Amino acid sequence: MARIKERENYRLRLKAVGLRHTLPRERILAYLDRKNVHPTPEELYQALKKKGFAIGLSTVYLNLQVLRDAGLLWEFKDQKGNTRYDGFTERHHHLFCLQCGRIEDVLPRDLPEFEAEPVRKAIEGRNGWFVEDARLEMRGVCPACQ
Amino acid sequence: MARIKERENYRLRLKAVGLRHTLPRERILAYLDRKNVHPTPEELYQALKKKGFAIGLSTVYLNLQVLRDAGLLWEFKDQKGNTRYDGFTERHHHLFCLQCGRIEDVLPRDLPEFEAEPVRKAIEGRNGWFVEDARLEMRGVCPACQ
DNA sequence: ATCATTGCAAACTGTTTGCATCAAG
DNA sequence: CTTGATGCAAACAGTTTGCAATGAT
Repeated sequence: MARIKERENYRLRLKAVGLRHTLPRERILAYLDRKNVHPTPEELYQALKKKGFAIGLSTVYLNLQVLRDAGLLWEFKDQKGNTRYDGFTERHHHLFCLQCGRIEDVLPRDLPEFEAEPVRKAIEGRNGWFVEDARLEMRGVCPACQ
Repeated sequence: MARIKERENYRLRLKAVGLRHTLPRERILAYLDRKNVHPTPEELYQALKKKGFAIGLSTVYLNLQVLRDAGLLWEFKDQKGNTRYDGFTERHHHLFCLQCGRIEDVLPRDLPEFEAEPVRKAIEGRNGWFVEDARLEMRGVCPACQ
């Protein structure tokens, strides 16, 4: 029942952006539908296989891009340059652990000390750029590694 | 004369970090010794060849890493995931142009609207991380592209 | 029935490595 | 003279593409 509702949820989310509902897409979205999960394509592929799902690596690559283009996923590079995907698409910042590679999300509302607006305005006024997005990248050591 | 002084300058900078002075290293450093230059290894290789310098691509790759490890260069990824190098090693932010790919440096002192310290403190207090570095990544459209 | 999607295998691109030669100290 | 650096060619890893089979609408 909950299973059926979930599936309906993915069907709707995909339809909303003009994409067909397929099993690979549902599984990719479902896997990324948690916070602080930021796998590489290979990691995601392995994780889905481990769950017993048959899926091709190129399908994973392809759909990560399709879903990213549709705005359903975020893509970014970690400090080693690996491509990572994030199912959490609200604007947010990232904390990178230099020790273990862990990546933690930080929501703007959880970091009132940083205000994007004044920064955007300042850059637009002084540098003449149009600034679409100002994001923080923080490097350090996570609690577990200290 | 100025040429000799320059060479001496590179010799000293390299010696200071325990590296031998070689022609490839001097040329790589010299090329990156300007602001707002952020080439990929391939671009740097082509640029040096165009200047008539004989150099191997693997030497470029190798030395970019050696110099980066020595702290003489900065390495980062652009929005397309290409590895880029920056001879300007003071902490600073980057502006990425979504249109033409241009990358502009923004010095902390030119952006007083962003204060790294309160942000670091906040993350350390609330998330329990040790934060070594908080950098801004801004995406937008540069003046030339508007 | 139609057309998008899948997934294998092959191709491609950026990067690294092995190794013989060469140059710096 | 000794040791590290160079640079070619070969290997490698992550990603993309061609294409026939499959699945969604």
